[in-house]
Amino acid sequence: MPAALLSREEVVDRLMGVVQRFGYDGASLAQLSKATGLGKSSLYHYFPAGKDDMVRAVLDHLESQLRSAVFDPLRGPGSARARIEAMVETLDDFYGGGKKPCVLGNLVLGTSRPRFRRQLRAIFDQWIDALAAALADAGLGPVARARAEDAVMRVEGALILAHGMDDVTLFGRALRQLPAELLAPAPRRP
Amino acid sequence: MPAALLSREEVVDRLMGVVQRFGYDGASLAQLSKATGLGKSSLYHYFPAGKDDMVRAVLDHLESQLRSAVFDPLRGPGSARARIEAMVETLDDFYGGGKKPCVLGNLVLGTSRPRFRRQLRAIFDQWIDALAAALADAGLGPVARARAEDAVMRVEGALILAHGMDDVTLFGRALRQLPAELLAPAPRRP
DNA sequence: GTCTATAATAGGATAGAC
DNA sequence: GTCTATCCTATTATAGAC
Repeated sequence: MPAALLSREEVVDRLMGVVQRFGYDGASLAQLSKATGLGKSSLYHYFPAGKDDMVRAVLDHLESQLRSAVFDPLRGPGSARARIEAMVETLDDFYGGGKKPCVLGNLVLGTSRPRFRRQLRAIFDQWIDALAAALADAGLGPVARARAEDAVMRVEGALILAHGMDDVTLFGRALRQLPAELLAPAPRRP
Repeated sequence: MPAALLSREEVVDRLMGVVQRFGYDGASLAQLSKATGLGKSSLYHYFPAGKDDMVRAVLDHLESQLRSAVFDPLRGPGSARARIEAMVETLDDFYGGGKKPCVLGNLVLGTSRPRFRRQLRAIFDQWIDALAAALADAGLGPVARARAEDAVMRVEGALILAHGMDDVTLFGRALRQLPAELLAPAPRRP
């Protein structure tokens, strides 16, 4: 990396910022270079396969961030409600209260999906699994997985709509509703 | 247009297909040309400002499609439940059962949002208003708007997740749940 | 209105000096 | 490891013939 200026982690974090704002197709090497303070050649030194390598690194980084900040805590100690509320807090923070778009959404759309299929799927999978585990602990066994999927959809959709409507409060409201709706008692079998 | 080959509407529809798949940043003029069967120069003849004009036309077209197929029917005759179920059917069809990405989502992400802010907001707004009207008819006055926003979020999020997980059944399930969840009796004021 | 040809530029990627 | 300089290709956009 730039000698002692930026750690690799810091560099990947800056790259993530660009991908988050502009997506794979919209993120030019010029921007990635500017955001990291590294010349194009330096970027290629660390990411020989170019943009693809950079975004792969971004997804690896994101995955490990989410694992320690979201997935693991969802299985950790505390009540299911407390763990879900912690997730909500973390997401609100991570997405700047709804101001920042979703890295995952941006990579699912555009032309990038085929390139990062596996990584994207793996991250969504882990998220859903961890949430389902928390919901199972809350006694929602039979509906836990469906509810977990629902939660992820809501978060993704809330980010889209908050940006589409230019109204971050939509994201905040969706997050605030999440715990109660996920933890509501399962409906009677008809 | 190509004399009698394609109507303007048909051309815009083909353009929409490309934008839907690849987004604004990922849609090249070469692809747009190929999809419409029009040479680049012909495209510029109809859309002098280039890609921006084309996507503006796509959004106009989408807006009028949605108006007649979704928004108007939501206010039309029939029970609120029937109208919402009709919307679900239409959306399922429009998004190919979850196989096709969302045009709106694709334009909200990437670098295109600032270019189409107003149109995007207008479409989301009309959608939410129409849905809220149906929910108000169902006696959900105080929560109608919030529920309508929720529904749009779910649809957008379901499309993202279905693509991120490579599993279209997620979209189908989300759609199927929608009517019941939107029409559930409003919770007691605590 | 549509085409071929071409301009102009931006994008991704590499070479080679330091 | 980083930079400057450069290459090549794709991309947007236009000119001008038909």
